[in-house]
Amino acid sequence: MKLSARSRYAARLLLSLASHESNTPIRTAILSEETGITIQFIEQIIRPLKKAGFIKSVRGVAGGHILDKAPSEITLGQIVRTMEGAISISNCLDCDSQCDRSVDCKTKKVWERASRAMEVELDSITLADLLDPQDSAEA
Amino acid sequence: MKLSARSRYAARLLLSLASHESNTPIRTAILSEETGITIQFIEQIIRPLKKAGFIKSVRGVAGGHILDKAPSEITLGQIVRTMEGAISISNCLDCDSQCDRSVDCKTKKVWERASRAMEVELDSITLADLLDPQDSAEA
DNA sequence: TTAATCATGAGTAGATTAATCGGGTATGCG
DNA sequence: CGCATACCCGATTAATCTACTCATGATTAA
Repeated sequence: MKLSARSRYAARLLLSLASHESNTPIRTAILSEETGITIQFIEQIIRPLKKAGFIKSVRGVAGGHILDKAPSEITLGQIVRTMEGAISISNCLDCDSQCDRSVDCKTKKVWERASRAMEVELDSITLADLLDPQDSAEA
Repeated sequence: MKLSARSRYAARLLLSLASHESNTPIRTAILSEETGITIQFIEQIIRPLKKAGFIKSVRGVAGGHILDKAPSEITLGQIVRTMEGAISISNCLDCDSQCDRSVDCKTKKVWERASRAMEVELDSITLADLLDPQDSAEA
């Protein structure tokens, strides 16, 4: 029931980008220092984040990465969905489930409810909330 | 972010046991038929469930397994905790985390909140709720 | 004593994952 | 142009994890 490192790292990376107020691109090497993730792994994690429109990149000298959305418009739920595909704790909930007992599966409904509760919580938190020094007022 | 098969199967098995009203032990072979899980894997999954006090077993002829608690007193949260160790979507939340950035880790708090939301939901559902033919009134 | 049934530690094949590698491509500067 | 900087990306690997099986032992009732 653990998130992949990709999801956790994606959150770290986007948060790191969001914490740079300037509008200049941040190099991968800098992100690596700030997050403790290797440069090459960062490159791999950034790919889907770009495709999803969270990050814009600039090539060449003085290039780097920069947020393409306001931190207040990026929820943790969006990030996790981008990296994991879907927020669900059982495969039988993803796309068209192949489980032959799914028609009236009692336990399936439980996993569905639990997944949904988690998703609602993740969707209620934005990067901007995390930047705010106040320690999560509603936690 | 998926549950292990062990957790899902444990829920199936306990629900299967709960659905037998009689007080006679149910053989592993029967459980296997009802749940679609191999006998040997069931035996493995039942071990922690016995240790946790959900199931009592009777050896020998006419032996089998039987619930040792009322279905209304077994929550899905308890089942998942028994099988997974803890309900958390990030290792950095389990026991004493070894992550050196955990002191003031912003993202850690997010995973904490999401895990907690899921746990609350799972703890609110009992086996008795699932037995009830009414389709989860509050879902 | 025999058949039924649960108990358990060890083992295995396959999948998944985190991370690396080795190259490629765009950009700016002199 | 030629070179340095920096991002881009498909393929691969090493390690871990997981679902599941095996072989054998222990208990009970008839």
